[in-house]
Amino acid sequence: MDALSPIELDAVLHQPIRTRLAAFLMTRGEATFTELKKELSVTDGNLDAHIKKLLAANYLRAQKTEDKTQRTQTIYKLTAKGKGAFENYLETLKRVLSIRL
Amino acid sequence: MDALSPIELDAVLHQPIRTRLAAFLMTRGEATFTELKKELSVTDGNLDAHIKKLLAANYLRAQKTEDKTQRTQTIYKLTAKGKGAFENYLETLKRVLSIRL
DNA sequence: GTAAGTTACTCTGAAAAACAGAGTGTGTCA
DNA sequence: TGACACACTCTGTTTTTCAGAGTAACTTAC
Repeated sequence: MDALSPIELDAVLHQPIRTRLAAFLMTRGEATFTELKKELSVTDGNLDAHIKKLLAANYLRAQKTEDKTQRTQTIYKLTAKGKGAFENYLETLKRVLSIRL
Repeated sequence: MDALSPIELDAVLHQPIRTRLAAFLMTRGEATFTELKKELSVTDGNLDAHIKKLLAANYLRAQKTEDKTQRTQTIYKLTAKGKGAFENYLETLKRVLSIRL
C-alpha cells in the first residue's frame, strides 16, 4: 500500500549519539547539559555539536533559566517537530528492519 | 540484569545507507552492485564508499564471478561477523528505543 | 576575600566520513 | 566499428564528528 516513499532514515536522528539523545528525551521529557553528558558519555564539545545539530533542525529547544541568582543553566527538550520526527523515524526503522525488531 | 554495558550503537551499521544495505542483505542474502544501487538510490561513488566501510569491518564479503565469459561482476553478502553484528545492533536498538519499537 | 575548584557551556581546529562525478575497462548491439 | 551500457574505482570537495582548550559565573576552603 505504500512502498512508494523512498525509505530514508532521517540523518539528523539516525546517528549513534543523537538517536540515544532523542530517545532519552522522549522518555525523560527534559534534561540539562550535564545530565545528557552523563547519560551519553560524551565530551563537552561533542555534545555541544550534536545539540546544535538538533537545534538547527528545530527538533530541540533550549531553555535558559531566567533565574538571575542561578548560574546559567539550560534545559533541553524536544519540540513538537522533534517528537514527530522521532515517531516518524521509528516507523521508517520498523519498515527498514521489518519483522526483525 | 545488564544496564552495565555502555549502550553504543555500532557506528558501522548505524548510518542511513548502511543500515538499509545490511537489512536488505539480511533478508535478501546477496546482491550485486547494481541491485544495491537501485535498492538504496545512491550514486556509484557513494555506494562504493559504504561497501568499502563494510568490507573493512569484515561485515561484508565481495565475491567476483570467476566466469571468464562474463563481464566482471561482484556478489556482495554479509559475513557471519556481519550478521552477528547486525543482530547485536538490533538488540542495542531495542534497548535504546525501549518499548517503542 | 581570594585562590582553587566546579559547573555549564562555547569555540576552534583537526580528523574522519559522506558524497558526486569523472575515469577505466569490458562487453553488447546496430 | 562506433556508440552505448554495465560494473565498478578514484579523486577531490563538502560535511560531520570529535576532543580539548577557553570563558564566565558561582562556590567552597582557607
